[in-house]
Amino acid sequence: MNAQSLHGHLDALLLAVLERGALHGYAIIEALRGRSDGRLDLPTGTVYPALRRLERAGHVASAWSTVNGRERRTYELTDSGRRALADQRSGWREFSATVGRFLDPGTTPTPAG
Amino acid sequence: MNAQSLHGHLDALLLAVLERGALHGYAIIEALRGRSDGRLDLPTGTVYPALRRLERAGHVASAWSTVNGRERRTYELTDSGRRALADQRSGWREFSATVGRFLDPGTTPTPAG
DNA sequence: CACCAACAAGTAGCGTCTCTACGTATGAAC
DNA sequence: GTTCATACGTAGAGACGCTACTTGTTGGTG
Repeated sequence: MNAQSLHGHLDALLLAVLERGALHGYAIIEALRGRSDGRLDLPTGTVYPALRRLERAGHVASAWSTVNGRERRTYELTDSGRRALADQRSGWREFSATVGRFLDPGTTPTPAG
Repeated sequence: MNAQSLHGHLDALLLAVLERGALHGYAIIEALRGRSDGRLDLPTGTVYPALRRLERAGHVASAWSTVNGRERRTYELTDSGRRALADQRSGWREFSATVGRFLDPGTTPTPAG
């Protein structure tokens, strides 16, 4: 599954991964891959710019650290990021329920509840 | 809910709406709005070009008809479109299950089943 | 008749987002 | 000393939906 279909939902995924604790970019990619059983295998050229966007938006904060003489930029959720994640979650539920009504009828509950 | 988050799934929605029978562009927009309780209210500038794309791809066929002296371009699913819709449906299930695992844990079944 | 709203189709240009393809560097294995 | 996994990053391209606009018909209001 490529990230093409993710369009607009990638930020939410990144925030969700960082919810469990601070991670550096490469580890985020591995977490996405691991927690999705290999379905989400995003290229660095997708994830790094996305993290920069999130930082510009104030949803994550980054700090350099040196581990084993290797430079890592570790990202962490901000309060704003936590709020954004909550919004994205409810947005996702509405979105998936609405689209599911057309593409996966029967399985999907009505958006209104 | 805007169509920004639809990115990559709009085609599937259009095919799904046409599955129930041929419709003209304006009626497709109304069907989307009606069947989603107003959540999907897509501008013509989004839908008409998308229908053209689907026609170029061979997934729909269009024909002009005059109803009450008014010109309508009616769209209809092709066999290719029906196959594409089936693909999009299974793609949607995998996509929503995968993303749901991160954004809607507990509710979403595992993609693998 | 003039005006306006709803219906109906369409285009142009813009901005956003992800992808491919690079470039750079360290540490470990062989 | 070469290769691989780790780790960060940018540049340019392509796809897609959005805003804003144009054109035209039908029907209602004044």
